[in-house]
Amino acid sequence: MKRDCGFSSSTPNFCALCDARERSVCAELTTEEMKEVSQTMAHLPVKEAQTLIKEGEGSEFLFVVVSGSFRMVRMLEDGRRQIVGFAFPGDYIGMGEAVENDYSVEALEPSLVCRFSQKYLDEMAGRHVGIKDRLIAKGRTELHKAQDHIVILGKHNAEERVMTFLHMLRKQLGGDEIYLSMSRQDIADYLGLRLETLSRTLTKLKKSGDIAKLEGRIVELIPLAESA
Amino acid sequence: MKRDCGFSSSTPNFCALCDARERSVCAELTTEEMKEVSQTMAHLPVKEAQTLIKEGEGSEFLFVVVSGSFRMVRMLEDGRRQIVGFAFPGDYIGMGEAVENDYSVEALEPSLVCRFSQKYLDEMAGRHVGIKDRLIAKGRTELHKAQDHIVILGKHNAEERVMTFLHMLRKQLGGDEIYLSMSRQDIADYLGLRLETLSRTLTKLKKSGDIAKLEGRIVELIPLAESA
DNA sequence: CGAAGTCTTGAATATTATCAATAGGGGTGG
DNA sequence: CCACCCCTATTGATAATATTCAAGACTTCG
Repeated sequence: MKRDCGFSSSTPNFCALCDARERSVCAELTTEEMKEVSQTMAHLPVKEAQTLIKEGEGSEFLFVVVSGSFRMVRMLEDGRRQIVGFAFPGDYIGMGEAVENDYSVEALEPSLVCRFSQKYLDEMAGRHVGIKDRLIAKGRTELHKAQDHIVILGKHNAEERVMTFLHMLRKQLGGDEIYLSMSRQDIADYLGLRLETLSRTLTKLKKSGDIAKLEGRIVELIPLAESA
Repeated sequence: MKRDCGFSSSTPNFCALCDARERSVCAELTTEEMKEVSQTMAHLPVKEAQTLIKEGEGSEFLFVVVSGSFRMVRMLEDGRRQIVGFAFPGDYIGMGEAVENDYSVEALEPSLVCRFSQKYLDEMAGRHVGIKDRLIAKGRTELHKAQDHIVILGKHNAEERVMTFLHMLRKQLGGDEIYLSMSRQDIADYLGLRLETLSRTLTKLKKSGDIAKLEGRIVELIPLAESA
């Protein structure tokens, strides 16, 4: 299955996509301010497997994912690969001006991002108080996600890691049926497991009924119990 | 061995301790501004095992570690404990005003912290531009540390995790001889290993010569090779 | 249809967790 | 000052789990 980025190249009221998610830098701006931002902002399609940001380089941009998904990859000295996170619509990508990225960011599928100039954002932050607060809040969110990841990796067995990962995806994406835009290898590198262990664990979870469906990259979880 | 917090209760020019570390919120303030901050700032001793911040509660304070060390503890639903990080002199502790902490912070030894009122800091940030930038930078540092932790946990065997952990401590504390202010259980909960596995791994590393010394909580690493 | 990549499965090995017992160290009270 | 206790850490033996190497199945795309 192939997915497109959900955007036909000349969508008129484009920022509606972002605003709907209400998490982006723009969310608190007035239409007047929005007009100002638009001048240095750009919407870009990103091809599958394309590298948006390279490990070790500085990035003069801050991105917001509009559609699609990304992996954050950190290469270890010995050649192994650790995925330090995934980014989904509404998430921020980018470290801050003049800061060297400690991971690469690569698209998992055809995606769409909103690009801001760090320099301009910084300059504009002087006039609009809320922007820095948003960046601080962004940092907190990222840190929180990283800590959830730490908790997953701290769990000692594969089943728990995989289930927690899937629950995380459900929470992030909404809905019990999940399309995995990342490969098994990506998931394994995220969970600190070998590819084969991950695969085996998924089949086991399917057989034991902990997962309702498992068809390639489509997974369906058991619905959460409603609390009255 | 017991350690004190390196501070006799009425030290005169107290902030020198902080400033020397040049990492705190104050570092960029003028003496004039510093005087202003001092009014809502307090230096506090923290007893060993004392909880500075409780998981699930909001904290109206931001802390900077002056001396000693802390563990950040996250309790899992099933009763297990994950340590999401350690804090050493110069590190920040606290999430931001009106934000629920997702971990508890407990002193590993008699320590000393510098306490700021979040509300006041926020209010003051309106007048002193640099403060918010510091908080953003702080967030980046924390995130970076969390990702280093993720990389450690992603490593598949115990020896690597332990060695990487020790190297991290060397980098943080400086010097090849390291005093471990945390218990074996703390380290195990940080590394996602069982207490016994950690203990065995340490002895193995000592025997194989990957560690120069191992006497209780004192560890000595092999010096790094000099590059000419 | 064939080829390349991705994913699953199998069997043997290695590593870690678990359960249990012992050893070491610090502090307290006789 | 020594004996004792409690807490922390080490060590041992076995079971559970993950890795490794190898082969085969499934997809997707040209």
